[in-house]
Amino acid sequence: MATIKDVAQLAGVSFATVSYVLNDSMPVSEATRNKVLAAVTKLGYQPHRQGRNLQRQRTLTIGVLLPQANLLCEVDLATWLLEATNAATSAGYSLLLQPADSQARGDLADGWISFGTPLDPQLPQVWALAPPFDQPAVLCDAAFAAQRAVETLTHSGMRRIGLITLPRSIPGSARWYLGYRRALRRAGLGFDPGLVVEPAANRFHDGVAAYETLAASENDYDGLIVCGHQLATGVVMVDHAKVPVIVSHSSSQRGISGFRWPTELWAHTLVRKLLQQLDGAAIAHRTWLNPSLVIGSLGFKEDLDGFNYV
Amino acid sequence: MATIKDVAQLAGVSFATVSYVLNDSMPVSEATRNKVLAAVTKLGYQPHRQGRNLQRQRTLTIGVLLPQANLLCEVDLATWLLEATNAATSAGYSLLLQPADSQARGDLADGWISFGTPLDPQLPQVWALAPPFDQPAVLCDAAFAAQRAVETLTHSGMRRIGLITLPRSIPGSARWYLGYRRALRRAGLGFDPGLVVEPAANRFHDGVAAYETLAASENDYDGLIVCGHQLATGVVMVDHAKVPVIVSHSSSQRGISGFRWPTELWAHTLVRKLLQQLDGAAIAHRTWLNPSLVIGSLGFKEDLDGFNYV
DNA sequence: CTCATCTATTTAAACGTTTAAATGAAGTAT
DNA sequence: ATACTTCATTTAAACGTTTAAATAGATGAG
Repeated sequence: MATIKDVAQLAGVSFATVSYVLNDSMPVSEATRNKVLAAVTKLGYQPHRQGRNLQRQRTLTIGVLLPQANLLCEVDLATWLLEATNAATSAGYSLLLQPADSQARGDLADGWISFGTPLDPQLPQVWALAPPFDQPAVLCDAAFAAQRAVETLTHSGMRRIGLITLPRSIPGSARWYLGYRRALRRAGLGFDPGLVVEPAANRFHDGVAAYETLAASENDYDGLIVCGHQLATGVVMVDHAKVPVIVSHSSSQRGISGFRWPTELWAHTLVRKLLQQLDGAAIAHRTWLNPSLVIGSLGFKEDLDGFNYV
Repeated sequence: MATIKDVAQLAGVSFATVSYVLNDSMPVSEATRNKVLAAVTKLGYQPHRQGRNLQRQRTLTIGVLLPQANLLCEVDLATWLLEATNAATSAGYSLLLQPADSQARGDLADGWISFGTPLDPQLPQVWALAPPFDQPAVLCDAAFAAQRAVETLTHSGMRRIGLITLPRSIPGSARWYLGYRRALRRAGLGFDPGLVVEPAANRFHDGVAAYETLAASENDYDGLIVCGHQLATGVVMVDHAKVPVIVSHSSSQRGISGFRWPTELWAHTLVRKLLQQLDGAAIAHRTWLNPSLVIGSLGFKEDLDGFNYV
């Protein structure tokens, strides 16, 4: 691998000059600049990160804290990571994965991000890994989704809207509930606790059970909202299609409305904001991103292409 | 952050001695060793990676090449990454994410890994990102899964086993087919092309369509194998439970047999092998890991805990 | 023609480590 | 006692950069 000295030698200048050209941190005559650039391209020189970092005290790396249990309910972590990687790479950075429960040196990366819903004050401390770092919070708003779902149903004349929530042990579950309550209030509808079912866990059969509980109760409902991918799958499989159903994720169920979560936008925004922050810019403490409702779609990716993120 | 010089000063020795203690690369008297270690713990010193790497030419980093499209069909990429991170961290390494189509300096990491099925020679070049590096190949064997599924059915007396494959555009699909054919041959059963359906794509409704195609044909089958999570979900939803069904992933369907893929083992093995290779050990070029069949399980994680990886 | 000013370039120190080579202090053989 | 080992420790160079400070060369004013 070519070093800066190789370039300097080939160009017939000192290696400091090469550095000045590459970072244009000092004025350099046009002639030498050209010589240097020629040498750089000829040798295919790329600066050595470790060396540069040592002096600059910048690692050109963004750390990602990975919790052992995936606390993300709304988006696919793999896609999130891929998009974050893309965003970082196009800014010349790399992503470094680190278990959230490990204690690595903080200066292993220039900045750290994690994801997930910050704690709702009402909830017990589940997100035990409360970021000790000052990461720019970019969040996808489940409350918005819930609200939008309720609005959609009420606009179609529904008045008694059931909710199968996420179990409260899951961070972010409260936001679903919050949005639901808020939307009801705004629509001037009363809140009936009998219409809300909280499953034991976020699994397929819990969704089935929750649905059956709701159906067996004397509470009649004319619309239903289901939170959580697993739960929704269960519900949809036993659903009798009596009332409109809106699930948290438009995935692979026919004719069911669901949300598309702006994973790419989320990851890109978070990375971009962090980089801005590293450059010393004061950034908004929180940015909310909203999912978009895909009405009665078949739910396949192709069907959603036309939709814009909010 | 404390540097090695701080430690040396506190311990009253030269910083070379500190280095020798920490790496025990030179004999050090018990007395000084203790002084140094005391200073280390007192200051909470951790060696600075960048500095160390510069000299050692080791980054203590493992690069992960991330393809833009997730080519993994059998395991969850997020879990894979998490486990790889854990494995790397416990060996003192970190994981660095890099888009497979980017051209970063190779020495950004000590070694590179990627995942996915290597090309079956029969297949067109879909895994366009053929690893240019000499990564230790650790692979989960879909052929084994297919074979095992057929064996399980034949042992129960089935003779005409249907197969809903993955579309051939998906890398690894060929291995399913391969295992199916091999097992039939070994069981002394003939191959009936009419029993094999290749869906157009790997989506929910393609599974439904494939199932209906098979059911509508005059080919009667007494057992069915379905490859792919999405496809299987579709099939299971419309299945009439006439014959035993084995799907590629035991996920969230009641009473259906499926496979558990050794994601953690895979990631750990791959990382470990890479590290061994970095240490100069000659390692097996390929290691196959086998998924384990979970018979008629409810498919929830709890049900699988008793199972051992093969 | 000399001195000061400005600009382009080089020299050298620094970043935090590792490690080869040099040093020093013992101990053992002559 | 002197020289040769052996062992523990220190000195200093090296890794690939950036950057402050020094230098050289040209330009302009007096």
